Amino acid sequence: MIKVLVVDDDQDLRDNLVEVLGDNGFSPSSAENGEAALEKLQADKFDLVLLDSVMPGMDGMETLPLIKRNHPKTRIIMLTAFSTVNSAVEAMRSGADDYITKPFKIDELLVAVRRCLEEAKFGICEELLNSDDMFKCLANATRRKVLMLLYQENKLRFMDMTRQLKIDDHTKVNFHLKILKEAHLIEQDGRKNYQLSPQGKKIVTCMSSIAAD
Amino acid sequence: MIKVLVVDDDQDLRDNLVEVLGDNGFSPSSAENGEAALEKLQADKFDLVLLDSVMPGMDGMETLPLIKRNHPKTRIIMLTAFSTVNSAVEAMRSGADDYITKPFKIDELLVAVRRCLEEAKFGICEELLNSDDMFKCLANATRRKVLMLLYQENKLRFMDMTRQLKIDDHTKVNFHLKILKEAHLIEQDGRKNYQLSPQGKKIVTCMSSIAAD
DNA sequence: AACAATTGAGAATTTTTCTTCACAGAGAAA
DNA sequence: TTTCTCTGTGAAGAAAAATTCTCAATTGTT
Repeated sequence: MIKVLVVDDDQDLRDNLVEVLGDNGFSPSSAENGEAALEKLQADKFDLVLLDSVMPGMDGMETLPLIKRNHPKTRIIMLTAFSTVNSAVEAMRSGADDYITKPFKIDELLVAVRRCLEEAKFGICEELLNSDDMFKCLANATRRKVLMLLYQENKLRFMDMTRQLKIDDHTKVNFHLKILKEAHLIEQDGRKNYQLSPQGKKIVTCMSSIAAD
Repeated sequence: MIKVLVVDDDQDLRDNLVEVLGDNGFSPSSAENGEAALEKLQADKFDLVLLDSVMPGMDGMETLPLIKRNHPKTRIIMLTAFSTVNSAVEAMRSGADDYITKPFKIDELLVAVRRCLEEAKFGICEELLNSDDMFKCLANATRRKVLMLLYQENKLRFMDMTRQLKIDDHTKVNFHLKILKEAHLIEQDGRKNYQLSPQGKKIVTCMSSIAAD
């Protein structure tokens, strides 16, 4: 379910948008200013934010960079009054994915929303294609075993690892460790202990959700 | 953070357990009966449920199979009065991972909790190792491109796909499609349209979260 | 029939993986 | 100190696997 956050101080507009978005298969929430929006974004993960540029309290132009910084994958569409189109351009520069001038027709908005999300879809795929090393790495059962060992044990030294893996030729283990290191899935601390890198950890947990049920 | 849900009608016990679990690095919530528990499980994802077998309203024995069905990866430890040990055995059969007889020492519980989660960790790894075909599949850039295309376009026929991929040798595409089919990441409908399998979809979305930020 | 779409089989090629050899440091034992 | 064993790392060729390419067959459309 695609989650959209509507941020606008006008309650009528907010309610209206939430209803329309709901009818169109999205899962909408709303907030009436920047602070509230940031809180909601903290608590939950949204795919898209519709952000009014002018609001009492923290306004959209202020909020925009904060959202982008903490939630880089979240898409943002600015809602700007016609008179402030110039600032819309500025908004695009600081990370908005699109903008719409008020007043707008609801269809206009939906089109922008859908286009925006389509582009995001494409972005995902780009990333998917560029992480070749990682996937090559994961293709080998021995290497996956290493990852899982490190996931369970946190830290291990070279020889302990080869013993646990029950591989008698230690140079073979070394071969795979080198590949894992080059793909940045594991790292070594000062005392030569091997451990999962942050990236590596992400992968292990992510994998588990794939293999599930 | 490991999330644990305590389900018991005794408020004192509930509060006590929540406190202890919190002190021991878990992230606990509580519910006072089966219905409430199911709601919480719906809203949020828990790693482990401590489930009292005897409660007013929907009791633990009733709740157990419902939890297991909708959240198969969530581990469950039953809390049973000594007098109902027999039903504990039954509980194990319907999917509980362990049980503890009341009254219990808090350490006893923590041991069971930790063991249970350790086993879960191991389970993840098992799955990771057994899905070899899938990883082999993902190791190839062309095949990942196919997945992403199908993710974007939903359905595609053979020749349209080869054109979009800009691969002039169609037999090459065919080769990879066969492999994807064998790994059950894509499927074909009656009109020979290729599309992502449920498994395939899961992978694409999961991958995107790895590549993130 | 004519033509495009779709699939398969196997040889040729490229990548990965395995194996063997070589080397260096650390600490224990003689 | 010297010798020995265990640890940790690198590199190159052989073996195995994956990928590409070539030829061919089958199916569906116009």
